Amino acid sequence: MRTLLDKNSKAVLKRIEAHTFQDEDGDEYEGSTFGGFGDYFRRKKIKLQNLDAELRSSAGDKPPIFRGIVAHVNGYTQPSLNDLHRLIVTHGGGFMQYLDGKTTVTHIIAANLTPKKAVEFRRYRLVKPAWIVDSVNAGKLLPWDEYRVISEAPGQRLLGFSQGKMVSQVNVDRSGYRDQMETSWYSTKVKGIADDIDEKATSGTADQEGNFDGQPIEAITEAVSEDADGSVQLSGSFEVTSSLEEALKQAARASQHRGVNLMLDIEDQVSRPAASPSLGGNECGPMPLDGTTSSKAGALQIPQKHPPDMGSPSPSKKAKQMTAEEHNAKLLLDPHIRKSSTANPNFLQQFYSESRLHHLSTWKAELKSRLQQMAAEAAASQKPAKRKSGQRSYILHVDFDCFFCAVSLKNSPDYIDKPAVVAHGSGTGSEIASCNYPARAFGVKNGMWMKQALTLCPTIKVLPYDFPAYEEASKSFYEAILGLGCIVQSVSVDEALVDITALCLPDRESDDNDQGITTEQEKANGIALGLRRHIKQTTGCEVSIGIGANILLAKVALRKAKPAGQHQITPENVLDIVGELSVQSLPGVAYSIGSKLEEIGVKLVKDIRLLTKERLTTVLGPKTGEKIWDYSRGIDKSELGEQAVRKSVSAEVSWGIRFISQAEAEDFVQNLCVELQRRLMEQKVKGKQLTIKIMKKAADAPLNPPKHLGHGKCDTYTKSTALLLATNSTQFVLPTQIDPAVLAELPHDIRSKLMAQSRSRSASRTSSPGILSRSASPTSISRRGLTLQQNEPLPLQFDPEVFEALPEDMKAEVLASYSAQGSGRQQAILPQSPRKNKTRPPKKLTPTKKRGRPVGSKNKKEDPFPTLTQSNFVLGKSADTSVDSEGPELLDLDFLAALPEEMRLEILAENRQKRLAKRGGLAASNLKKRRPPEPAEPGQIKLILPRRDPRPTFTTRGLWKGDELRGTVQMWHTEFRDDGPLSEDVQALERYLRRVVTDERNLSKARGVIKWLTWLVDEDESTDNGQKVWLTALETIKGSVQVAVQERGLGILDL
DNA sequence: ATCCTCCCCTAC
DNA sequence: TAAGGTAGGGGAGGAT
Ligand SMILES: Nc1ccn([C@H]2C[C@H](O)[C@@H](COP(=O)(O)OP(=O)(O)OP(=O)(O)O)O2)c(=O)n1
Ligand SMILES: [Mg+2]
Repeated sequence: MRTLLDKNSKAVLKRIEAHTFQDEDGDEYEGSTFGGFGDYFRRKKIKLQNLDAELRSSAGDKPPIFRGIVAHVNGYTQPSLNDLHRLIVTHGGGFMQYLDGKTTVTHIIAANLTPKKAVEFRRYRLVKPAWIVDSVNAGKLLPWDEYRVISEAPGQRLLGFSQGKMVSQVNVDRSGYRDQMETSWYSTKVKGIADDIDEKATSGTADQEGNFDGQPIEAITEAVSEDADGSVQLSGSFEVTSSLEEALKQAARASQHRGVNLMLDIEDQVSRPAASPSLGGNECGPMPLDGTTSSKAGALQIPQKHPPDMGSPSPSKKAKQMTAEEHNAKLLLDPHIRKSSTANPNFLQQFYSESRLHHLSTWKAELKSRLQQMAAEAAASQKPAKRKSGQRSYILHVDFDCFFCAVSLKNSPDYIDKPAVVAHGSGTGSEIASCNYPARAFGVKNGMWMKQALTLCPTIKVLPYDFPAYEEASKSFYEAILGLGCIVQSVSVDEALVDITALCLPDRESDDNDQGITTEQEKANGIALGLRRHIKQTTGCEVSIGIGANILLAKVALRKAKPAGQHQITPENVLDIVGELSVQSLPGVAYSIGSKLEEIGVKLVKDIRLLTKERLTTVLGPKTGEKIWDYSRGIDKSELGEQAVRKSVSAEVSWGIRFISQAEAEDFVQNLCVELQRRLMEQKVKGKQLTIKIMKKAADAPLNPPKHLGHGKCDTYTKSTALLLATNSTQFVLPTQIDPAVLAELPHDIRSKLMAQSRSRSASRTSSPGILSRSASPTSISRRGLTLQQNEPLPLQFDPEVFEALPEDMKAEVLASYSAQGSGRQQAILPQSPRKNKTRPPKKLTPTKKRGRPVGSKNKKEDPFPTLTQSNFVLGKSADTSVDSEGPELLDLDFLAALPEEMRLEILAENRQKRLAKRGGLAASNLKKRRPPEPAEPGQIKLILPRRDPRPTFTTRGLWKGDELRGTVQMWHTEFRDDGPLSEDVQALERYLRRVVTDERNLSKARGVIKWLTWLVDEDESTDNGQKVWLTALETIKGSVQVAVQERGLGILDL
């Protein structure tokens, strides 16, 4: 999941569906082959030529037989994707590389389809590649019907499971590395400084050079697939965005999920230190940022052994093939596996404590944050910026040689001269984080899987990780570098860029220009040598340094400097040195871009110089093309220094995901949400957009992936929603804690989901201290929470404007959900969710725990997903809300919508069951409200239903397109139906409507909103108390609007 | 043109 | 056994 911090944009949600898949086959890792196939790779190539217009124009005389047709190719085909693309485009057709759900694709070309795909594509005309070829040969468009792809019955899906929950025991052993690092330098430092303000950002980096098996890294996907026997399998991981809960649930359902990722875009509010202009201060004020948070969960597969819950359709059977649940269940019989997978309640924490990539990302973010803060402080005190014009620059790129390996070797000096690698294990799927030079001599590389490394070098020595030691070495490294007093940019824990230009200036004017330059270069070399010696002395490890006039050249020089050396690229050598490099050795150029260049005849960097910049931009895009053109000439326009504020915060896990029950999946998601929330709070940012990604085992992927507890080949689904904002920050506090404002939203969503699911689950813990709890066991949601914290609430406000900004579809969807709710069909809902909990670390907080519910609880709801209905992909959109409070719920809908149909159905079915069981029936619902109970959990709420009902809709009148606005208002009302609205929310609406009247000058809209709310309040007969407060609020609002209308000299509005 | 969303891609 | 995270640049293509 990832959250983006948005700036102010409007939030929009959009949908989703996107599924791409990646394949991982094998253990090959670097496999040269990327499987060679993969849709993904094939498409990549096409992109190369991507210029449909160009192709078309060069096609000249070819008959436009495909005019009006827009095709998309799925799977491997003969002719290839590339060739089909060319044939179609040159003959007048349109081509879509990806199905985005909104573009109109008239035909999908595929040689065959998996049942799952058949379902996905059921709404399209599915044709075989021969249709294209034959039509071209015939010179005319042949009837597609004769080339129809017969799909195997898609049909059935089975559902999965029940919610049997397996309870696992926890053994918490927290011997996590992070726990030991409480006093880490970074942490301490950060704390000390700006006190809390800071923002720490985390960013991660991991190099996977390898990609998993050669595949692109994203392995996380989730997809739903059906087994041949009709059972649905979900595997992969999934991400959830907005409606986390739903997502979670879904995820859980899918026993085949292998990864979950939640991302939240942060809103702008974070407090930022001084760095940027904006809010200065150190406080924690809110800043804008956006971040994203995400979490991923892995998938699991297990077949289910028994039928799931009651009732429902019986599960299945199917003998021969095990369902993913069954498979997972069997796999988890092994206590060791159980301990390292999602079956372990302490999994998240354990995983993160051992994940090198996570540490790398975290360290980088912390460094970035610190350096930014330092830069800001420096800027405040001194401002000079003297930049002499003709001065050459001297940039150092300092980097430890085989960092992890060198540090770990300090504990095993006997292997210094022998091939050694750092990895968690010696099994075939263990990844090599770092290898020493003796190992590299055999061809072993960082990121490679053990299986391949062992074939290259059977005698390799596997060393354990020593994260605290890496952090220590990094600390000494940065202290040495910062000691130079120059601008420093961190690249990683073991790598930094330093602009030593100022230190290279001649002591005084030199008469002889050439001599002066020589002196500068020598000074640079001297500085580098001193730095290397110093670092070697304090850390015991070697660093190499590249020196160049810009970042690109410093990096290129670094390569020549390694190991244990230094190298300076002087102006006269630039072209020769750079020219002989392979294009892939340029920063930012790897498999994809490298392949595109290779297709146009470029192997070496100097070959690039033979191409025009236009040619490059055509093939690679405007930015990339120009950058590569510059690079080939040793030019790099990027400046060292500027540190950007983080834009997103995310959390994801795509390893160890093996769910065997819905409960486990839900727990996992909840934990991931909590983790994300914790990170947001830590950063003091809020998210504006939440993205969830789920990875599901690909239909054709084996139950057992090549890597131990890995995700294997997956399909991924992502969904994102714009969050609204918050409310202000004060607001109600929910019972427990609150979140600071910022996070409120995000967390909120997350919480909601969490809540929904969780209910009370155990609470095992949370991970970090700050976290919190899930307290929420209850589910209630609270939206915003707020505040507690500091006081400062972050200002969030919700902006009604955001709403408006939403896409129509989102709005409509939101409304629909509301309507559904109201109408009664649905079920609805839910619940309350939860709240927020949160707390901040420092203080208070605690998690809440339950109870309290306070008043505030909100509920979430669920959503009906109107869309669910049938298949399709969905397009869900999201809704937003203005008010915020409701926001979360909407999200859920979206989330569901984004999921594969099968998943959705499955989820819905499951929810239905649960609900029945718990409450007696959802069916009961009905009517308006329902409240959720608090104590209970909310269950989800999903409703099945669809339809939007007819409620009075303003929209029909076309007065405002603000469906979303209505949805928001409805949500707001629903949330506070029984307790009455909070005054701040009422005031917010008043302010908004006033603006609508005075600034936007849209009286119809203002009137529409009021009428809608009036209708909602009048309609609600279930609560006396709340209704009174609502009626009072209505009058207040009307009064405000009338005042505004009068100010415009328009008299009195008929309300 | 310009903006926006939804990815892809890259790096460590 | 193994711990496949994460943030930011940017391209494609649709909306405006
Ligand atoms: N796929 C990767 C790449 C890197 N790293 C970690 C381990 C490395 O030690 C550290 C630094 O990465 P470098 O690319 O700098 O590689 P090394 O420092 O190991 O080697 P060198 O810099 O000498 O090439 O990041 C990792 O875990 N997985
Ligand atoms: Mg290094």
